[in-house]
Amino acid sequence: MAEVTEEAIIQAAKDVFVSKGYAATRMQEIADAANINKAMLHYYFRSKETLFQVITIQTLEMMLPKFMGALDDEGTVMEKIESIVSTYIETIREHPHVPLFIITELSQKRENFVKELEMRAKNFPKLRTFFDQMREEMMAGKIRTMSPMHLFLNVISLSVFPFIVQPVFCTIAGVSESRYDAMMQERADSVTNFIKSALRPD
Amino acid sequence: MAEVTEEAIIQAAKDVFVSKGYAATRMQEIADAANINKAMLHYYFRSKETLFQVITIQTLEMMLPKFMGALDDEGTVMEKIESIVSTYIETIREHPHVPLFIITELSQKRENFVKELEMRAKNFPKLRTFFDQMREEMMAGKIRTMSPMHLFLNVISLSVFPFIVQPVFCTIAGVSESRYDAMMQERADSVTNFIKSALRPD
DNA sequence: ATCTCGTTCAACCACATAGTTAAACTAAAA
DNA sequence: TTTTAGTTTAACTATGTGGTTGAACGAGAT
Repeated sequence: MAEVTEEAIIQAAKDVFVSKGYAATRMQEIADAANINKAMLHYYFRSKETLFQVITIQTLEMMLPKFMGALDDEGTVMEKIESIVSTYIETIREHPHVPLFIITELSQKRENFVKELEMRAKNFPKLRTFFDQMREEMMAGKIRTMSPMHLFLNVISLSVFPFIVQPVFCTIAGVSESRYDAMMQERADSVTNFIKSALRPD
Repeated sequence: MAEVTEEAIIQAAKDVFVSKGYAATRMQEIADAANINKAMLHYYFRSKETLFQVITIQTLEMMLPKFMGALDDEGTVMEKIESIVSTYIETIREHPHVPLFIITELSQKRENFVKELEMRAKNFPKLRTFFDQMREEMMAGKIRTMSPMHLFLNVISLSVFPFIVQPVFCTIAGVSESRYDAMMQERADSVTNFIKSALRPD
C-alpha cells in the first residue's frame, strides 16, 4: 500500500500546487484530493516545504529537458525554430498549468524553487550556439537580420503566452474554452508560418 | 490626516497585492508598508476582501482603458498594430507586475476579480471590427492572409509575455536584469518590425 | 498465536493571521 | 472650556493551518 499512497499524494500535490501555487495551497486540500488523512502527508513528507520541493523537482525534471532539448536538434535556424515551437506547444498542451506555475513561483523568489531551477539551467550553453548560428544565416542572407535575443524571445512568446493568457482572453474576448482549445490545435502551424514569413529576406 | 492615511493604505496594498497576489499577501505586511497599525486597515476597509476589491478595481480602471483604447485608433491594420504594441509595452513598463497579477487572479477564478473584469470588458466590440478590417486588407492583398485571431494573439504575446517571463529568462539564460531592461527599451521597435515583415504579402 | 514493524487515523497542539473592541487621542465646533 | 465626532492604538478573540502524537490496524516473520 505504501508506494500507492505515496504516488497518490504526489499526484494530488502536483495538481494542487501547480494549479494554485504554494501560498494558496492548503495541506488539507492535498489530503482530500489524495483521499487520505492529513497526517499521512507529514508521515510521507515531513513538511509543506519538502512536499513542495519534491513536486518542484519532479515538474522541472519533466519539463526542462523537453524545453532545453528542442535546441539540440540539427538543422537550419528555421528548422530549429519549428522544432522549438512544436515541442513547446505539445508539451504545454499536456501540462497547461506548468508555465504559469514556474513563472509565478520564480517571481515570488521562492528560495528553494529558484535554487532548483538555477541548478538545472546552468547558463544554457546551447543558446549561445543558436545565437551564433542565427547571426551566420543572417550574414549569409538566408534569413532577415534582427537581434537574435529578440528573435528567440519572439519564438517563446508566441508559443507559451497563449496558454498562460487563456482565461483572460476568453473572458475579455468572449471566446469559449472549447473554441480556444481548437485554436491551440492550429497554433503550432500558425506560429511557424508567421515566423517563417517574418524571417524571409526581402 | 484621514485621506492621507487612506491613500497610504491603498498605495501599500496595491504594491503588495499586485506583486504577491491575494493568497500570499498578509494584512500585517500591508500595514507595515503603509506605516500604520493593522487595525487601521479594518477601520478604513472592512476586510481583506474589500481592500482587495478596491485595489482590483483601481488597477483595472487604470490599465483596461489603455489596453482597450489602443484598438480605437484610426488607420490601417499595421498602424493599429503599431499603436497596440507601443501602448502595451509603454503601459506595462510603468506597471510591470500588473499583467501577471491579472492573469494569476483570473486563473485562480477569484469570484470578485472575474466579475469586475467581465463587467469592464463587455465582449470587447472593437475586436470584431478589427478582425473585419484584417480580413478586408488580406482579401485586398495588402497584408498576408492568416487567421485574424492568431494574428491578434501574436501581437499581444509579443508585447506582453517578455515582461511576465523576465525572471525566468534572466535565471535560465543568465542575463542580468539591467541587460534585460535595455532589451525591453528596443522591444516595441523590434516587435513592430517583426510583425511588419511577417505580414508582407509574398 | 503473538510479535514486529510499517502504515493509518482521530484527536490534539502551537502559532499565524484575519478581524474586533474599547479606550485614548486630536482637532474642530459649541 | 467642554463637547463631539472622527481617528488611532494596543490588546484581544476566533479561526485557519501546519504540524505532532499515541493508539489502532494489518500483514508478514517467528
